[in-house]
Amino acid sequence: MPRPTLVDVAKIAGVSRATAARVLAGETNVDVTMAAAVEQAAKELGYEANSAARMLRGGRAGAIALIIAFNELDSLTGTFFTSVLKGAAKGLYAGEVQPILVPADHDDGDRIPRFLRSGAIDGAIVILQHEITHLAQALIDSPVPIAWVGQPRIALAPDAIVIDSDNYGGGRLAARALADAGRRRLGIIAGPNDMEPARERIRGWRDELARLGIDDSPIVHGEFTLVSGSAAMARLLKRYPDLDGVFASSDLMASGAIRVLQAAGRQVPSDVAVIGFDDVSIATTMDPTLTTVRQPLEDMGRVAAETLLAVLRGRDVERRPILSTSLVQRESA
Amino acid sequence: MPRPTLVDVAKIAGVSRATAARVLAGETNVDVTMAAAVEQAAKELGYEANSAARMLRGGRAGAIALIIAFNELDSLTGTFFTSVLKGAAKGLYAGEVQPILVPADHDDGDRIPRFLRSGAIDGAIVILQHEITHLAQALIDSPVPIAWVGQPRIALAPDAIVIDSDNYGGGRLAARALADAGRRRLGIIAGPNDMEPARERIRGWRDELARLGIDDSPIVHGEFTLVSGSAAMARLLKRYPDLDGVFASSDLMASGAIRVLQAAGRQVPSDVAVIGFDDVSIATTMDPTLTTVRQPLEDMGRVAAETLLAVLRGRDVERRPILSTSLVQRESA
DNA sequence: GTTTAGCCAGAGATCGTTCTCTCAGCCCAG
DNA sequence: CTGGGCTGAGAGAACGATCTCTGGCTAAAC
Repeated sequence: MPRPTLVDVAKIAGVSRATAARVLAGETNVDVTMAAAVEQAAKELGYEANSAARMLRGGRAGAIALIIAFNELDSLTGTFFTSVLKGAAKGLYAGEVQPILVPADHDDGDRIPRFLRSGAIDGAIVILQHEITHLAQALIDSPVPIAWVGQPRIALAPDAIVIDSDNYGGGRLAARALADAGRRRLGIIAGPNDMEPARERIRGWRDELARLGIDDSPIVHGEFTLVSGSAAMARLLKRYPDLDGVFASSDLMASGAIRVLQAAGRQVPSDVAVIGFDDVSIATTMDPTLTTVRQPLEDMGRVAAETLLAVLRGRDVERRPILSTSLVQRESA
Repeated sequence: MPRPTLVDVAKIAGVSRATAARVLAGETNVDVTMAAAVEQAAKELGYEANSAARMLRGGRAGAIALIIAFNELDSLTGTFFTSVLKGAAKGLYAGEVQPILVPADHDDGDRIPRFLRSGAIDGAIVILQHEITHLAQALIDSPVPIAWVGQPRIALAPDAIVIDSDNYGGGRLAARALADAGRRRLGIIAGPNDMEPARERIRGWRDELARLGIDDSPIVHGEFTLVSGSAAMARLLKRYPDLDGVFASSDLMASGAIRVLQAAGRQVPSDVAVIGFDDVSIATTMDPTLTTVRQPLEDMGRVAAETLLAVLRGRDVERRPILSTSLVQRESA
């Protein structure tokens, strides 16, 4: 039983395929009797327009690629990816566009550009955190528009679509929160220095501390992972055993840091207060639960989808939205 | 600048489009000079076959839907989904098929069936854990083949594709492991009784206990979530304060259970040994780390993809593969 | 009553690829 | 030298929806 086509519907309804198409496209200037007959026939056959034919004729694919590092997908870090992924997929779904998953962490460097040229998609959303520079490079001269979630390291065209959260403001929030809790001997476990968001968090942190009259505070670097957070905390503690507040610029690093603090006999938050960054699910499941700077990850995904769709539909929108971060108060600070 | 078509390539190469098509399809019976000219022209133009036209002509979409409950995606439980998702997406990618994400937890009940009828996909992989029965019902008379990851509650056709892990064997593994550790006063925190995998785990657990000469052991039920695990553990502990081993049939419930045990002053594993089920990432990040029965989640996704593709390509394969579970020894038992 | 305007249905063309059919040319054999 | 077989290139059709254009019919106006 082959899939019913528009011609089948038209035949049963006793009209031409043009008329059937008009009815199904919702056009009003069609005789009501005919329209009813078409509707009836379509329902009866379970007719659904063939998407390939529509695509070919219409020039639009009705699909958007979600380019994401699969290997990050199910790690705990992955809560970052899954949140953004979820937001983006929901946003696309709401826009009646199909999200197509494309793995970014694969050898075959030419496959993604080829896919972009195949006309199978109208645009792409790139969720690269630990980014793969050569891929970003391969994507900048894409034939279809791309929305970046998070700043890639490479330079983008001025009209590029970039969705980011307010990392600078988040750094300031963390500093203020610790200061408000009466902490003065503060340290930061920052991310890698070659990542823009990591640098912005440091900058916000320092600016706010300066404003508060705290002029120097130690800085150590981690890699946004749990173990790197533990290692960084150990270094920090060795150099500044008397600190009473730590800002770890990811929840995962905060989790690693807290374990080291507890193992060293420090109570969290009474001896040392800890603030994380991200607000992924581990923040609520650890003990103590983590006070953290929330990035609206799902919103970032959703905004990426909405912005990209708006651009595709020719609407004039803000191409570099920055979503605000906020402090989520829990037990650790 | 419109996308280059086959005609453009043919024109530059000085051949007909049929010849160009033959070359690009890798057919050998083409004059080598012409073939070289075509290759050259295609490369020069950055030509990539239009997927819509190919789809329309070929009848195949080259895409598979991944139907998944988005709302589960970024919860901790979600590590189940993301692992399967990752495996499935990788498997499809390897098969040169595009994975299209389709949210299962949406109101519009007719949208997914309509999508399946649109010809945009050749098949679907359904990852429903906390399942949405009406959706499963809507999917059973799908025009395209469907691979189910995990047994749905509804009855499926005998030739349905179902990928599952050995829940029965896993239950037995848990029982044996606790018994081997010298535990005899055992209890189980099972899943909901109306879920097939949950029942199978109980059956395996009981059979193995019987074989070991342990004839009755208490059973309580949870909902596979952390909080339900805590609540179930509290009930279990109240009724059987002297137990020394617990099998929680999900890692999340095990995590909740361990917290309750610790709060009640029981050391894990010295006073009470705990075994989980799944081996998702929380198992390695909790303290103590969790001994658990591993489900090969990523493999299940991959096998789902491979089986579905094999069926689509007309190959004769096992349609109900059962992947074996294994014990992962860590600290909690 | 006739002419014109307007509305609406249907025929045709189009999107780009792939498959089939036809035909031209060449080689070998009779 | 001619006919048959084979190789390989090109023309045409098909996939199915949608858009344009044309033509017929009706209604209204003069």
